[in-house]
Amino acid sequence: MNPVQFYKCLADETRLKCVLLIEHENELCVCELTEALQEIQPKVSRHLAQLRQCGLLMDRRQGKWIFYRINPDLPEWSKKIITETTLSNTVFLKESLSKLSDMGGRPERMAACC
Amino acid sequence: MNPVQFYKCLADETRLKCVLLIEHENELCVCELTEALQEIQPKVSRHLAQLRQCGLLMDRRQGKWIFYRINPDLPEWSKKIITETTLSNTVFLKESLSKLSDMGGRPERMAACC
DNA sequence: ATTATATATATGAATTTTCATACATGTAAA
DNA sequence: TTTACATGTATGAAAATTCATATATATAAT
Repeated sequence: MNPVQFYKCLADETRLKCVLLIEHENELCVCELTEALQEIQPKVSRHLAQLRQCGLLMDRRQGKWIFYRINPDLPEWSKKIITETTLSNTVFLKESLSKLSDMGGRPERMAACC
Repeated sequence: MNPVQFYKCLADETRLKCVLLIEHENELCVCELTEALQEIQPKVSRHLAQLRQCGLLMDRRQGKWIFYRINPDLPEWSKKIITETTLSNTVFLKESLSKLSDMGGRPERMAACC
């Protein structure tokens, strides 16, 4: 992962919030992110696709939902940066996290494996 | 420092190399960066101005040179990220560092203070 | 089982906005 | 006046946004 490409991924409010929210929550589906960010679905979906194509995120389908998580194969330095940024910018995520916890009808998670 | 703004600063090859080279060398002037990056002076200067305006870099004049360094007042998390990125991406800087050490007639530093 | 409908997500295409680059020129110091 | 650096302005390219629509799964009705 080229560092410029990595930082381009984080250099957009929607994308950065997606990544940090996913890091914070371990796994989120598109509709949860759409609600948390109060953005329209195609906008969120496009940014997620971009993050997946760059290798920053992975996705899995469960029923009608598609869950995104941080790609565990990312280089250590970039994983460290995502963690550090999440921990040090709680204010930046505050509103979205609150929208997320107020959200009704969230999909139930099944274990990703086993 | 808003994290989106911070990452926008790093999301360009010229700017990221400037920041990491300065981190690596502690302090560099515009002509040194111009030589290291093999870019034209106005291009480098523009990006440095942007990084200064965002608070990522500081500058000081010494004679006809202007030296840039990492702003010591940056939040800890962002300083940590700059350090981590520099240490983990030596290949990304290799060429520029070699151009820099091959450069003749580099300005002599005076102590920044005292 | 088939059909119809609803929900979740992705994507083609058009538009708008942002960003980087380059040239020319200006300022400041030696 | 030469060297080092900054900046106004134009321009092209990339990126973000949006609408409309497509796909895929689930659910309900017949």
